[in-house]
Amino acid sequence: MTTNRHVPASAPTISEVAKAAGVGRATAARTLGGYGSVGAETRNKVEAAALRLGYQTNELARSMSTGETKTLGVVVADIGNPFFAGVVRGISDYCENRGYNIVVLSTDENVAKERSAVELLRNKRVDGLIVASAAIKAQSADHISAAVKRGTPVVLVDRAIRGLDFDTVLIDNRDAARLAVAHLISHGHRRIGFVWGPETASPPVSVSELLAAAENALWSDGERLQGYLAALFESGIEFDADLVTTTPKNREDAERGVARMLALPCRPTALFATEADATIGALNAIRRAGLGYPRDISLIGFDDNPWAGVIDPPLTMVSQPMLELGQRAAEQLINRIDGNRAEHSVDVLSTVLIERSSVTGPLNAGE
Amino acid sequence: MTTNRHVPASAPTISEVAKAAGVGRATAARTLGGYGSVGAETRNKVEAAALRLGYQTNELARSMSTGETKTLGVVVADIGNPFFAGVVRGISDYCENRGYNIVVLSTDENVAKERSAVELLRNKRVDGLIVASAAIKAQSADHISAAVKRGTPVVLVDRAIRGLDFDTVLIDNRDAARLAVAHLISHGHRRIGFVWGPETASPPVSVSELLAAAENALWSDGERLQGYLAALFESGIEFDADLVTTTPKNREDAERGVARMLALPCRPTALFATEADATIGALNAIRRAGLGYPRDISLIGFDDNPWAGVIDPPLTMVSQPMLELGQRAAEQLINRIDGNRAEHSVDVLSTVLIERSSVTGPLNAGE
DNA sequence: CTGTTAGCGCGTTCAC
DNA sequence: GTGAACGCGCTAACAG
Repeated sequence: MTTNRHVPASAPTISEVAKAAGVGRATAARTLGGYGSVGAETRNKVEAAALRLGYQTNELARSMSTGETKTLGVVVADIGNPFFAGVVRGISDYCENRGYNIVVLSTDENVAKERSAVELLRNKRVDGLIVASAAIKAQSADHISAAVKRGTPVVLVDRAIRGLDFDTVLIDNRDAARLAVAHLISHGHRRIGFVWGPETASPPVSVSELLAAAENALWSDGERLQGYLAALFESGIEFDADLVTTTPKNREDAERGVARMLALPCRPTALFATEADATIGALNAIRRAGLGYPRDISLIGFDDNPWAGVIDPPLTMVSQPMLELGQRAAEQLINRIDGNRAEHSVDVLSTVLIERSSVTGPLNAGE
Repeated sequence: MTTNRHVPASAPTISEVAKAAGVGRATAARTLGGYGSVGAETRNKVEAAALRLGYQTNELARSMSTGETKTLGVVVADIGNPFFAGVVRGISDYCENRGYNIVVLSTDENVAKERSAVELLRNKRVDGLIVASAAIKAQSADHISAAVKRGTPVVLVDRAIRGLDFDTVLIDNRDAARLAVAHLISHGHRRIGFVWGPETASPPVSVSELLAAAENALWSDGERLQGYLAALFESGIEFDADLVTTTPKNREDAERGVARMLALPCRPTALFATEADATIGALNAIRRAGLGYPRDISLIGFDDNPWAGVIDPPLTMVSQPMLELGQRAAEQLINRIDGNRAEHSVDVLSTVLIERSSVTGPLNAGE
């Protein structure tokens, strides 16, 4: 009497099912795998045996011989961040319909981590990659080009990489910013602060210097800054270097940057924050300065969410289609995997400016 | 001259490396796989060849023969939800340190989807499963017990399953609720509304009826309700069925439920919302009723987040350790996979009541 | 220390 | 319509 207690009976293989059904393994494989043709009677025998033994196909072995894993690799900065979580949800939903799964890795905006994430995923033989890259320029993105060159399709999401032409799904960063700032200008504002400017050692003094710095920022950040400058330019408003933060990208530093602006002899009458944390930082700074919005200062934030609507007064926000961003990226990638190749495509989704109550004219503003 | 343009050279195998290095495949495998022992000179030859050919180990094949995928399956209600996104981030971080990866699936609180997710993951031969189950009781969780029975370790996160003893990582739901409500009571409140009560056809009229309904709710929801009732009981406050919502679990219905309470002849002087969406719904209802907090009604919400601190007045909230929840779950699971088995353990993490400014005495309240 | 050989479980020719 | 045999790339046990 063998006492193999706690030794879980390893899952039945297809050969075991074949034996139990009294047929050859190939026949069993055909009926269970749903390919080739099998006699009705044989099919029944096999299916009965499979059911009885509780057969489940081993996807690993299947992938081994078919060469496809039905799995996509997803590389983002931080899966805990609501924005990326939304994008991933979009990817995940679309994948479900097409029979794919995803394995997600976070990089914390660290290119080295991104590089090893991509490598790992390729070694796992994912069928394709969706990455929101931290790479600023082509030369730091060799891991991406290597992947596509060696046959792993890649689509970039949320951020393009300067100097690289790949399938990409983006939002209209520049226009979103331009429109938001134009909205402020249309309300009469001319001194408009920009929160989440490029992080620089010494504060940039000229527009060209600022644009150069933007070139070394993440794609989305750079684009939004350009949109801000474009809006000013279009209205003939002179750029003031004091009205752009150059602090590190986190809530506390954003708050510090805004606090500095608010302490200016001639402070801004409106603020445009280009990230969720920038928005919260700005809100904190406004309160700490003893000011109120929109009374003392108007405010537009980025990344709309339910809280922006319940806060008092409700915030005017730029809303990004996170789910759709992910969905489209997955769609584009899977189509390419399926061989429906097309020229490399860039998909640009629109944001929406949700007007609530944080913007008024500058009339009441201090000074 | 063969024109195999665009046919990406398939990744070099270990045999090719072996041949290129002039050694047997096993030797190459040993040096590249980092096991067994190899002569210094041979090792160099192999490594050089591997580097030259750009060899990368095929994890699929490796998993095939080792029987482990170094991959964990994660099943949650919605990866797009900030709470689960945080938990997943915690899992992901811990996994990275132990050399594991995760594939994440969302179920939308649908047990059928959960069942097939678990099945799929097992077919992919994940080494273990972390699941925030939608199953209320043991009988609807056979997919979980089947998994552990057949040798796939499982740890439950955020929710236990009634009648099932598995490794679990939870927060102190009942205490969190009890303390929050006690906090309200200590400020003098006696009519305290509970938002996110069990969804029932006909409103429950007695405590026992309510408790019965709680038994058919998600673990966390049921526990929080029990904590609420316990706090009332401890202070000798009589339960009023009118003060518990029985609406479906979403923001709009929560708002509707609160609106009903606020329209009561003798409305509550305080509210306890046990979910992020419940909190937002409550906030909306309060505003729509033309009331203000904490002046007209005190409020404690659940799932602290940055916005709760910038909203005006800042909200007193229960804060959950999302990252740690995920971390501990991953730790427990990987330890079990590594064979450091122990008796089934239940890990309960503490929440924190973050006091801000949404709670005062009921003195000013209507009535 | 090294090379040979046998699987892992499944898909896929190829004869029967 | 059916079954035998081979290959995917790697690890592992066994000789040498």
